[in-house]
Amino acid sequence: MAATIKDVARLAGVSQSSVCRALAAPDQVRPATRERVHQAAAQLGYRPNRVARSLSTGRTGNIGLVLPDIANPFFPGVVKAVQRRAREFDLAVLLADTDEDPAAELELIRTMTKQVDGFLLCCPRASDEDLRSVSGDTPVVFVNRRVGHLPSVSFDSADGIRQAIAHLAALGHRRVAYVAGPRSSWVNRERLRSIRSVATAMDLEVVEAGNVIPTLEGGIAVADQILAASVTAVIAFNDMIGLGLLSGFNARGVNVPADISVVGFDNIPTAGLVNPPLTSVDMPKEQCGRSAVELLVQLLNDREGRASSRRLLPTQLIVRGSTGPAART
Amino acid sequence: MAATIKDVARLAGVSQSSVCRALAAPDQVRPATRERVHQAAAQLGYRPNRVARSLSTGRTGNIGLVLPDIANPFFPGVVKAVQRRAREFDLAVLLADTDEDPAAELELIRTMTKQVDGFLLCCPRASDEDLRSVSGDTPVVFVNRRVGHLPSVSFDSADGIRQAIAHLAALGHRRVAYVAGPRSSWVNRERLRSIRSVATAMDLEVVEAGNVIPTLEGGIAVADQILAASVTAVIAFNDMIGLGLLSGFNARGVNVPADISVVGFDNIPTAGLVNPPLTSVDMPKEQCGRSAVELLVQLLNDREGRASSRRLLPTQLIVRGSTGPAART
DNA sequence: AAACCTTCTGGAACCGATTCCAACAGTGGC
DNA sequence: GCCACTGTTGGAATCGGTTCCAGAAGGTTT
Repeated sequence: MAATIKDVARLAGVSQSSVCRALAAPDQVRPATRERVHQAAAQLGYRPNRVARSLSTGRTGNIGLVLPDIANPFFPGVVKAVQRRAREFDLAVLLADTDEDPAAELELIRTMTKQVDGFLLCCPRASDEDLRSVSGDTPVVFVNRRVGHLPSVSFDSADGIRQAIAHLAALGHRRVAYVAGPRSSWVNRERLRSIRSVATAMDLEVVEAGNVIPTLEGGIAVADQILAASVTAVIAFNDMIGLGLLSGFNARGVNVPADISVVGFDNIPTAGLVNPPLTSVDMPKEQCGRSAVELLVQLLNDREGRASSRRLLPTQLIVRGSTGPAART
Repeated sequence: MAATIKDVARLAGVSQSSVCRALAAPDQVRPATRERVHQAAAQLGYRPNRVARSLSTGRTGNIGLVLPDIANPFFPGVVKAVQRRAREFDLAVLLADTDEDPAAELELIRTMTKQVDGFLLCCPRASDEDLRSVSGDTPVVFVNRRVGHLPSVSFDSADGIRQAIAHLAALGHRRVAYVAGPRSSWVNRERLRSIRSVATAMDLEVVEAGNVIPTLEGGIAVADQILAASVTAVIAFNDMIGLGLLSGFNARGVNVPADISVVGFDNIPTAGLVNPPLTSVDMPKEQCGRSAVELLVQLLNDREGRASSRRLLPTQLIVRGSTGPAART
């Protein structure tokens, strides 16, 4: 059996309360006592029971990280950063993968609520109202999504789109396709809005291709439709779709970028490895994870201050081999 | 404030104990009482506090998943499966990423011990003794590693190597390089041992190239050394190194597979996307995650039975474009 | 020397569930 | 009509910490 606070108290010849104070609030206890307690604790290898502590303090020391699909290569970078930063605040990370199912998102959140001090929620599918209600119960930082003025960390994808379109325009492209992601995805709606307004502003014609599941297969499946649209470039909702397009084009003997240029979003690690390497809008994933934890910790320490706690991270177009001068039509 | 068991008891006009029983052991309570309790609970939206439950039962309902690097594309598939299967057993997953640091592995485990009922440990770097000691304290299933006869889920990489080498031999390769991974990695030692014995058995000459960090950069860096070794094929410790080799060869104008064949391990999603696609030994990652959870649950329910609880998962060579007939030398 | 203050300490309540034990009612057997 | 038994219930202890409160010990001020 592991040593409890009682064992330490007995060995040190003091009361439980003193042990507790010696460890938690060292300046409230006489140095001599403190020393005895520390020695006893060390001797027994005492580690406070976090569960018991949680029960009395109401704090669990856990944060919940909810995301739609850890197998999506966008997330591991975020998760890693969250994990590392959380550890620095002595917080453990409870992971929940919702399999892109909005009902599962809510259910998992409800289940975990009592076990965590706060949430980092990356729930692209859940409705705003549902998310608001969660945020009312528990401290929440939204990741890669904005919900009203609630705390969030998101990416400036409008600017990323601006960079991408400016890049294509500079290469002489006048008519561009956009492959939309899942209709229910917040990011998809956001990107769609941006792309329309930027395209108008830059006087570029945009053809929207149907909503596609954001996987390789989705990209492959939509390749024909893009080719039929007689565009010289295509912007994909994310890199997985972009890679699928590359693969689909390749299978049909269409040359990238000579015949058509491709731009993706997220800049996942694989983007730079394929041939031609995929031009993509980079999202600073590590910074996202770090910032999200920091915001949440701030929220945990101070229940107010929510107003100002939104962070918009910069995006950056990474130009690679999949984009080139517009093909003559 | 959230409703507690007392609130439910008051509303239903029964004692706490009855509420508890009505919810946990319905057959020990009269149907009428049970009904009243259920109604009261529903009316208040009562959810038992898991922390409090943990304190009295000694069970947390959490399992700890420790792994070296979630950004390694091998892991997301495993994590996802773990997560899903754990949820089916009503277990939450605490994730810890150790950043490939053996000291961190141990420290994180110690920290989490009180918060979890058991561990899934993917600790390639920690020593056998340390892991044994952890296993003495808490139920543990080792993932992608075997430690004595302790419960584990691992891959039959010896057979994978056999398949890879047979494939190369059939293509006429006689002299093959092996790029080793981190010296301290258990999997690396395992693969090295297998490759030596298989090579001897099949009368193939194997040149071992230095230990390399298992990343793209590691693979790129070792490309020159491989070219200097005058081999017709190279087997990489894992796909990241394999992809690095492809990239390095490509940069030097070496043609794959005409000039040299490349085989990787893990069959990460990217392997099939590059050009040429990478031949790789597939590890069934989802099955690994599922089996690991099942083994752990079994272990939690029955403290004995450890002896027989080791699972060896089959591997399978996926032949793609990066391997071809041996170049004439 | 008395009054007062500060610093330190121990006892006990508390967090919210689970579970052991005793008490009780109702049933059936004799 | 009494006893034993089963089925149901409430009271209270328990898990292992944290924290409030009261009191002891020691020092300072008048």
